[in-house]
Amino acid sequence: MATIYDVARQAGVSPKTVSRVLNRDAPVSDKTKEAVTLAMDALGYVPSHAARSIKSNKSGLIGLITGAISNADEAANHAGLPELFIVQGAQAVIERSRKTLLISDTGGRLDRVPDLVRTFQEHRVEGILYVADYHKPLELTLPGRGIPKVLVNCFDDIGTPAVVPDDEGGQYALTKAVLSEGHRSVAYMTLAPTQEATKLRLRGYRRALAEAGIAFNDDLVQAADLFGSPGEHQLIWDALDKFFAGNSRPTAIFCGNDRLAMAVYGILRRRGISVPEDVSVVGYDDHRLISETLYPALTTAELPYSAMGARAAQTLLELLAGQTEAPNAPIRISGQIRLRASLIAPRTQDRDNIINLKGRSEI
Amino acid sequence: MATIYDVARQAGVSPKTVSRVLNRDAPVSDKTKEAVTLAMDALGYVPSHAARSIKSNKSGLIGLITGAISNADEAANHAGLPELFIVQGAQAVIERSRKTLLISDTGGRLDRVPDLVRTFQEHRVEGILYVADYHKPLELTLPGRGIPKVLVNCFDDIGTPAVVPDDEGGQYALTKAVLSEGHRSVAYMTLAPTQEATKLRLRGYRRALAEAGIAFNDDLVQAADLFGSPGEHQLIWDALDKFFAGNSRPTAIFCGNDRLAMAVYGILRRRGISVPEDVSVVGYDDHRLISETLYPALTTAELPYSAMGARAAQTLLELLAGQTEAPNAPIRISGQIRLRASLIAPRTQDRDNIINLKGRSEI
DNA sequence: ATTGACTATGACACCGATGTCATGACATCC
DNA sequence: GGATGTCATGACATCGGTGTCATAGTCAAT
Repeated sequence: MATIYDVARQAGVSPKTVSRVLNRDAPVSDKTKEAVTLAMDALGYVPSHAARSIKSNKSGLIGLITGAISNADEAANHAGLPELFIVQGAQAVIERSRKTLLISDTGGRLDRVPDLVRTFQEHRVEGILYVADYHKPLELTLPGRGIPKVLVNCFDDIGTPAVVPDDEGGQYALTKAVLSEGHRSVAYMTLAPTQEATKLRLRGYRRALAEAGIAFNDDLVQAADLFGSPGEHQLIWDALDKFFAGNSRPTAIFCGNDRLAMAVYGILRRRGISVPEDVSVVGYDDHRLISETLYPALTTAELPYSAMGARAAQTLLELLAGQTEAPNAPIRISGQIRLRASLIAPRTQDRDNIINLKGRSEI
Repeated sequence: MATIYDVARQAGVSPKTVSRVLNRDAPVSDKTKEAVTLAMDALGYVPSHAARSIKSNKSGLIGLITGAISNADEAANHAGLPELFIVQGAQAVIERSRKTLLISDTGGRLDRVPDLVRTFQEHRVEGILYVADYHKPLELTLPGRGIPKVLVNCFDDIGTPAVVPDDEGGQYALTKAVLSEGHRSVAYMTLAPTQEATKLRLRGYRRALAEAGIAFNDDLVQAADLFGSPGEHQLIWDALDKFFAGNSRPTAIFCGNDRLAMAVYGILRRRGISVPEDVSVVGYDDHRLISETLYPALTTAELPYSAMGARAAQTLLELLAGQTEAPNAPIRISGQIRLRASLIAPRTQDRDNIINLKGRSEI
């Protein structure tokens, strides 16, 4: 690979002058400039990032750690929206700021994080983004003292800046949307109860019910998350059984994510229950591959991964520029509600029955 | 950030000795080694990749260009398996060889490729992987003369090494699997006819039919690919109409990908047709998020993206090491057939009817 | 004509590593 | 005991750029 010295020799000038042409940081006569440009083209010269960064002590690199890439194959044990969307949002912002994103992958193994950070340090990254696969507390202490960091989709208790989804607000808005259609008995098939998202969203669900004056019914909340294992479909059958066994037969069902909703579609139909005529189904994530393709298309709440990635990157860049103080609480990002065909108003007789609350046999 | 000089001063030795401790390339007394190690820890010293690479003229970097990251949000106009799985396969291999993968994203805009390659050149990448979002001819001439490259999921006509899926073989195997269940009238709802995959897979489909002595029936092949647009569901309705209108009512339906199969599930059921009792449904891709979650679970052919990425990375590394000549034809990677609940043997009366081939009204 | 301001350019040092070569202290061998 | 070899270490140059400073030339103002 040609160096600045080769270009200088070819153009008959000093390396420093070539540098000036490259960086436009000092006047160079048109004639010289042209000779240099010609020489650069002839030699296919591209300046060396390494040489520059060693001198300037700035790498222009931002490191990003994720499990997205490897996890993708394990189909994500949680199988919500892939973290990849977060990476995408971050990438766009980083690139616009003329820095380069160095993406590293844990391969699903947290114990590899120190190695990855070490590699980042060798490359003298200016900041680090750490992306979790779903909303959760950070499971480890990040090494790399002194390097600014922003957590995405996770948070810790030592004040590291963090960007997380507004799960409570999302489920609250989603529930309000369903209630405003006239539904009064709304079941909720959640993800694992230990998940941060489940706790927060349940809070939003209850808040919306309370505001509408509807009593919370414990029987209408069932967990059914067990990705990929053959037992999951059974879990969903069971949850649906419980929903429809009680007196307050639901006219709409929330699902912890769109994937769960996809399975629910199939099972409901197998049981002779039509979506949305007999029961409305609502997901979470707006995983468009699913939500737009399912028939009928799925009403769901956007999990704003792309926006979260963008916001995290932006926060990191501002920290690097010294423009901001680190935020003292996680930044919560809200998503849109996507109304699609799977949600319609409940049948009138259903409403009546709900009001009577008795004398109903299983469908 | 501490430098090797800081460490040397702290340990009371020369920088060169610190270098020797780092690289273990010359004997150092135990006492000195310990002093140096202590100093490195105390200062949190990490060697500078830039300084090393400038001296050694080796970057240890491999560049990868993809649209996966940004495309993901556009939900991939084709919406097959995300290229991301290719990246994952490549990442694993590259990392094992102790090199670092530099991932860049086109953001879906091909005209940005030259910029990305330029950035790669500044970083002095040793090789480049170019990943296409689906099997297709390469749409541009890659810049970066002299840098070894391997194409993944695409190919050109100037002999650049390439790794592609074995579409013909995949559909052939899938068709044989369906025929061996006893099906004799098998419809095929394809992706866009212009797509490489469609052409190749049709070839495999026809070959399997021919070998089984079944005449190819043009009415049983319909294209229905139009991702995300609201018109797609209508397209699928129409295709199904045509399948079921003719005399040779199919007992199994191939879909161009798993996403299409997902939509077909919903529409078939809406029409009162049960999967798999009335008709078997088969996808392509083994997009596990879909294939394992759908109810009933989907029979499909694996699109071996991860293996393709791995193979491409391995090929590139071998080229760099001078171990191999560039292959003179694209390397075709085969995937597994995944048999799941959506495929069962056809009803006996269906077989009989097929044999009679007449007097059948629409279902 | 002299001065000062400005333009265009080059010499040289330096960034943080490592390769080359030199050197001093011992150990080994005939 | 002197020649030779090995070990442990350091001085110095070098990689490919850029920052600092110096210098020569041009032009307008005094």
